[in-house]
Amino acid sequence: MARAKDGKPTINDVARLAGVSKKTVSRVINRSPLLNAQTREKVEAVIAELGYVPNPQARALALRRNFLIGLIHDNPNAQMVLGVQEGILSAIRDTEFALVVRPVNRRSPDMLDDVRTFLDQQRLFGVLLLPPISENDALAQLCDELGVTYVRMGSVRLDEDVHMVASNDREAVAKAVGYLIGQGHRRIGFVAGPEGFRSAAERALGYRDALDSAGLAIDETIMAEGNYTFETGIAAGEKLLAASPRPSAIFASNDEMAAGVLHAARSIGMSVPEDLSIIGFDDTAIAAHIWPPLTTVRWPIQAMAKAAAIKLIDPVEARDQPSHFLSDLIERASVAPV
Amino acid sequence: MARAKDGKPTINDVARLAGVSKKTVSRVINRSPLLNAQTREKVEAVIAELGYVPNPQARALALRRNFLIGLIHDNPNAQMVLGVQEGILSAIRDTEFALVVRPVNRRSPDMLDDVRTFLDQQRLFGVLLLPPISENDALAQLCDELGVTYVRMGSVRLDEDVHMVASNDREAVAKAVGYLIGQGHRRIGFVAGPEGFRSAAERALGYRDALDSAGLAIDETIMAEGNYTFETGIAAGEKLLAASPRPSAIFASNDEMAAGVLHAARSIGMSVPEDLSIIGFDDTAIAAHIWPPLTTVRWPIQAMAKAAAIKLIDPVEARDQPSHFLSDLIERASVAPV
DNA sequence: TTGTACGCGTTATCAC
DNA sequence: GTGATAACGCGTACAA
Repeated sequence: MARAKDGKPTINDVARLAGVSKKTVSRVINRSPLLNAQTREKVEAVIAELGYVPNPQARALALRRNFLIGLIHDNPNAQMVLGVQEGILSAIRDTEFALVVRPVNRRSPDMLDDVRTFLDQQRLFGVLLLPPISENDALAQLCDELGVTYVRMGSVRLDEDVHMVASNDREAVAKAVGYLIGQGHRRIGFVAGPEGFRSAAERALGYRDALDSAGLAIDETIMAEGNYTFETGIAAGEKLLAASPRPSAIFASNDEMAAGVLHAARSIGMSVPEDLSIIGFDDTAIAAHIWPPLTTVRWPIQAMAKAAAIKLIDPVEARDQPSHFLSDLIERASVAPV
Repeated sequence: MARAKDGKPTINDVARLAGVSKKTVSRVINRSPLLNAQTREKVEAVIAELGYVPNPQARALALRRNFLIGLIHDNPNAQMVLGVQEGILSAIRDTEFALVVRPVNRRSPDMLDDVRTFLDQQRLFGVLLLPPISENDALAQLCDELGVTYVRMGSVRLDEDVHMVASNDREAVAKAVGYLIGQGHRRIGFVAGPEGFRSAAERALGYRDALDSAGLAIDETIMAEGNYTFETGIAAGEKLLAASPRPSAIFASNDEMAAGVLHAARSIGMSVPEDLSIIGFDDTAIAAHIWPPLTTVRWPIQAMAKAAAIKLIDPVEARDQPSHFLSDLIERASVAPV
């Protein structure tokens, strides 16, 4: 037999059977232009016959780089993480790249050490950083230091374009709140995300922008902060709905908190959207499955992830990739005119 | 400098600086027992000083196996996929293994070819198969043929223990429906999952078991089939609630469909759980965030994934890992006595 | 207990 | 155009 002991044919098997040197086989694999057509065909025939597939580990060793791209995240939102994974996959489909995932714990004191170990051990081709940890500059610096190329995804541009794919949450929220204003709402509550999240800060700015440009005043009694969870959404909703006068609409900085606000409203007998309009952010599965379906802002997450992955793996194509994405308002049934 | 040109120190650098052969360094790395303590300390000091980390690609080449485990899935449920990823990670934490993910398209005619290419190219250490594609015997056979060890996760035992980690959906559903019966319900509707899903079949069996042992008759007019989506849950709910007499409780084979049933009930003015009790399956994020919070069955998904990963990477520990898990009924607020 | 020589499967160099 | 030969970084016989 031509096959090696462990079953997989190697480049040597191919070379021997094709009667050429292994370098020639290598040339065929790597599509070297300077190659006799006949030689190529002969080699390709043997490759097909043997079912030869190059060993990625050997390639990685010789090339001093591998074909693994990492996804580092600490994200509470499963839908988003999976959307990102799908986006990356669509970028690496039909390439030799594979996706390695690494969830980390943002709150752990040795998060950076964890990542360092991971990066040191795996020697990845490059990594994608997801918010909220993508907002951590120390992490980006660590990648630099370790010689790992990285691309950050985020809600605002916080790195050079080669390292960044960003949405514009501020603008998106301003649009969403503007939409409420367009429906006649004048007293609009706001549930902020947790301090330390850049996205939270950006969304708060968007809220202020919208009020400003409509000549509406900021009123702290109808503003609250949550930490992106359902429970804190309930608490925030209770606070805002206890204000006097009551807001006729509330923008919550993510869908989970919006669901919490909905919950709070319902438990004091208010109906949505008749008595209260609500808008969320993210367009997670929850948004479409609660009642009434939630009007929300959708991150173009897959497209962003795909662009980010391309930036990582293909410097040429990367030039054509946008670094900036717009979020859409998804109109469902949780908003009504005043 | 002691470092190689590209920055990373190699085993040779360590050997030279420590004044030993690289084989000795290799022994230190691999914790060979027959080693002079002094030599070990000396080498370890140099390793620490240099920040040396073995190159995984070179290791993989020499050992003829790598340290990547794959997760192949085609799962509509983001929460579950992420739960599995977390579970796997907890098993490989502090090991040199990394997790490669590969979403596939169950409906695509060349799904098997896709997987074959993926497996051929990446030469993974082993793979984990998630339902529903874990139910595909051809896939398991393909892994065997390619010499890739695999572990399947599923709702019922459909392979040898070394290749399988299973819950017992039939039993879990029987328990849940039994709980409804215990609350006095006698007319209990059922929303089945899609044909072709083994989990759907198992859950249906559990429903029948429960009715049987309570001496209740099967009534096709209060049974419907959906495909695990919210929308089909609505349709199924509409059908069941149009039956006469109406069911006083409905078991839906997953949470999304249960949310759909809830939606359908509400839109004809019924309140839950006063007029209708509902139980779902999976305990996804939706279950806790809809109103009322959904009583549901929870797959111990992380524990299962962890056990599966251990079976894959550690034959010794594997013996202590359970192959069979029980699902818990999570009691929330969507069930009330008749 | 430690070292030498070689193999793992691929790519790169530089002749021919 | 093509082929020896030497890397790439690490593990394993076998010897010392």
